[in-house]
Amino acid sequence: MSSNKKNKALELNPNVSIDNIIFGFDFDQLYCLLIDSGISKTTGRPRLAVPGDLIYDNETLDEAANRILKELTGIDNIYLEQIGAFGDPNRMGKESDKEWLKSMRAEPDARVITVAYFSLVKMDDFNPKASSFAESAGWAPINEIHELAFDHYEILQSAREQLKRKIKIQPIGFNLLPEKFTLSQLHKLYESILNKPLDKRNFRRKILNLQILTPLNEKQVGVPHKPSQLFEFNEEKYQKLSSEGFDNFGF
Amino acid sequence: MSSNKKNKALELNPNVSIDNIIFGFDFDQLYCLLIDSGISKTTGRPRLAVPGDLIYDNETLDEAANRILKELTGIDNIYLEQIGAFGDPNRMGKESDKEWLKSMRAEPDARVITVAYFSLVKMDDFNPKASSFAESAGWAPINEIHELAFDHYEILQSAREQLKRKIKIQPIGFNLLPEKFTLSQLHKLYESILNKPLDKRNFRRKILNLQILTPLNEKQVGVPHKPSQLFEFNEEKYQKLSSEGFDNFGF
DNA sequence: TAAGCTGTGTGTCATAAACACACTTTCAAA
DNA sequence: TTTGAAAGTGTGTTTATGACACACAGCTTA
Repeated sequence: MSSNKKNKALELNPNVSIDNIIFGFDFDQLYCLLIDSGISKTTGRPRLAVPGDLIYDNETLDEAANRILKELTGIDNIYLEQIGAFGDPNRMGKESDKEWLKSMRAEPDARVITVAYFSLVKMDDFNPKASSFAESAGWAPINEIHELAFDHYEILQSAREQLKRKIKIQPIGFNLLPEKFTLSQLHKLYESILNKPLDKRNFRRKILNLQILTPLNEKQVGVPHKPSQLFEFNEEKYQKLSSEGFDNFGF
Repeated sequence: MSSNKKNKALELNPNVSIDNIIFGFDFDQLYCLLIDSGISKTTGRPRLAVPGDLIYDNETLDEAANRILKELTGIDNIYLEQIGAFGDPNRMGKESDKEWLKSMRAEPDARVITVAYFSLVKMDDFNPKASSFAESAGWAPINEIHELAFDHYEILQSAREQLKRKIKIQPIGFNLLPEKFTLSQLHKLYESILNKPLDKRNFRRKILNLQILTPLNEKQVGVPHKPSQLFEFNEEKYQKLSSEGFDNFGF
């Protein structure tokens, strides 16, 4: 592989890629950021994939994941967590995948192991239309995704499982919300992630008992109903709780 | 990399390896299987590592992990779970690592991403002395491991965390015990994994309430104290519980 | 300006789970 | 037969959970 030692730092590693499931939330449902690489000649349908790339030989996996995120969305400092490695030798074996690989990769036949990540972004931080590279990128409602390139559908399902598991033991969901949010929005977020209805009063009681929310002297404006109290996530209180061994949200 | 297409199936992929944290339990504490590759010239100390190998281009990651396990211990059908990928470009940067790579690898300078697994074995199934390859392999008490080759120490800590997390939601611990075991042994196992004392009566109550243990008409023999009731794990009952959505051991 | 709509915000009770805690029993060995 | 060592067992208290329904605030519109 590394043919030119001097340039090793700048070389793509043809055997390892990163794929990044980017979750967003619009106060109603969960979304996933997908890349549309055009109509596949073999299927006749748009070829949708999760953003990803081969890694460079001088970057860590986390750095590569962040780079991909940055290149696509222009933002950094995003919540990012590894899901795991996916390495079935046939993971890129579909005809539509081969077609794409031939046109895009220097070594289209190389076996590629991918390391999957998921990240949580505030949806308005990324406006696909504003980003140059991202003309072909867009948010897809998670429940309407049925087919993806490579093994990306499988990876997406793993990501959803991991998010479900994680949200119960750490308040990472706040990464999907703006600074200020209402309890209803948070409630809906948990329902979307856990994919089941949660009792409103019980939810509010539990989340408030955690003492990680600061109520603000502000209310929603411009809503056609009673405006809701706004809260913000209190990182400091959470850190204190965490270090004391707190580890269960218990939804 | 793949120079000879015909033999691709038999080629080692120089960029991706598997490392396998193999846990064992002797009714007293947790152990990890380590390979001793001899005294390092650079440190003067034995170079200890977790079993691992590069992958072949025709095997899945799970298959590779199973192969490594089989080659080393001679047993298969072992509980195996992926931890994740570790890919710091400097993960093999210690002098003692370089020394070893030069003597063992066709491409000692290649960057290698490793996919870590952990597995749970019944300790008497693997007797290091009996195995041919394993002359240099042995069980090390987990709390006495302080330094390992590459990033294996870090991987070990991840494995412990994942095992902790997992034991609370699935009864995988039974893979570390013989068919027949006592509640005290199971109790000690949970304490070892969770690394904290658990109240005996509460533990017994909880584990029995799960209804996944079958009491046998047998007791310990030859112990210098009141002999203990033996139990076995009831896979069938567990499967029923699992499919009904049971997911919390709650220790 | 009243009626209607929409989402907000609140409390109780019964049940279940978590927790803290100490003594008697059984066997082997001395 | 005494001793040591671990097995085995129950209760009361506290805390968390889950089920459940209605009045109110603010906007819209007729």
